[in-house]
Amino acid sequence: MLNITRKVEYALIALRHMQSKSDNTLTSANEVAKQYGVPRELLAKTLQQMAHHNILEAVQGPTGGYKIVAELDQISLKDFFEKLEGPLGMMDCYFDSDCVQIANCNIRVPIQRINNNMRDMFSQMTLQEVTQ
Amino acid sequence: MLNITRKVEYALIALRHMQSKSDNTLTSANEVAKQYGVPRELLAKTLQQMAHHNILEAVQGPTGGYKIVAELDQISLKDFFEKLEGPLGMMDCYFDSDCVQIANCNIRVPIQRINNNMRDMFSQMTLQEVTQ
DNA sequence: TTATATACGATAAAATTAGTCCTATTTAAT
DNA sequence: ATTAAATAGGACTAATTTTATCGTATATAA
Repeated sequence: MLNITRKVEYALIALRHMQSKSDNTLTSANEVAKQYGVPRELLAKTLQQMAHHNILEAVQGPTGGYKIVAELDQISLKDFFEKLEGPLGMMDCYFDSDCVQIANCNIRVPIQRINNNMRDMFSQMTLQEVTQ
Repeated sequence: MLNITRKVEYALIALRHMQSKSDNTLTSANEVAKQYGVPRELLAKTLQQMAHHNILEAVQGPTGGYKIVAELDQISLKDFFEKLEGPLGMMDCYFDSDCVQIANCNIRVPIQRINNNMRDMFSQMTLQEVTQ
């Protein structure tokens, strides 16, 4: 329960790897996949997703790869998680309002309190803190 | 991602329902299942689990049911979650140390930092706060 | 004796997550 | 030009986890 996904895990591994390199050096999906024993295809998709969200910049062709272009201390963990996995809520009813039991639900307010606490926590942590 | 389970959800619904009743009145699984449109069997198992952890007391036979016996303000959300779902960590490697990639893993420390933050947060919230 | 409750193991169904496959496009190097 | 190595991304399969159900036993009030 309350686990993060492999996708996020792989994304963090890649980011941390890139940060450890000297400036502007490109990193390919292959390089990360080999070094950390991570599935190449899934990792590649994740890198593409990060590029799409302007966290990374992609360079195509051989000798291509990715590099970090965002200010990681400006991206909260909450935003990062949501970019990769969509809205972050411990219960679906936090976002869905079509729950059929809604009239009878007695834990909506309490759960939102929990959710807010968790969202606040991840809003206060930056990607930089995690990957530095 | 980072969702709580239905089991925990049902447990919270049941607790909140019991708290809203006058002292020492028993509540059956059927009663909760009907009122909140929740699967009876799964709810029953969850109530049994809470009884086993001395949060509830079970009374058998017809007219039987459950009542709260624990001090809910003495039980952290972290403990509650772990009683129902086992160790609470965003990544398995927080507990498992047999990860084959461990030698190459560059995010173990960062992830544990995140995990600790989350665990701290849930350690500071009590069941009472949620169900009151 | 009956009906209704808890107790609990086993299993099935559903949903989510994880991983793979395939084809296209880009581009540096030869 | 051709080749090789990279990103891009859709479709699909496999694995895992979560959710729900089934079946049987036991307890006990009426």
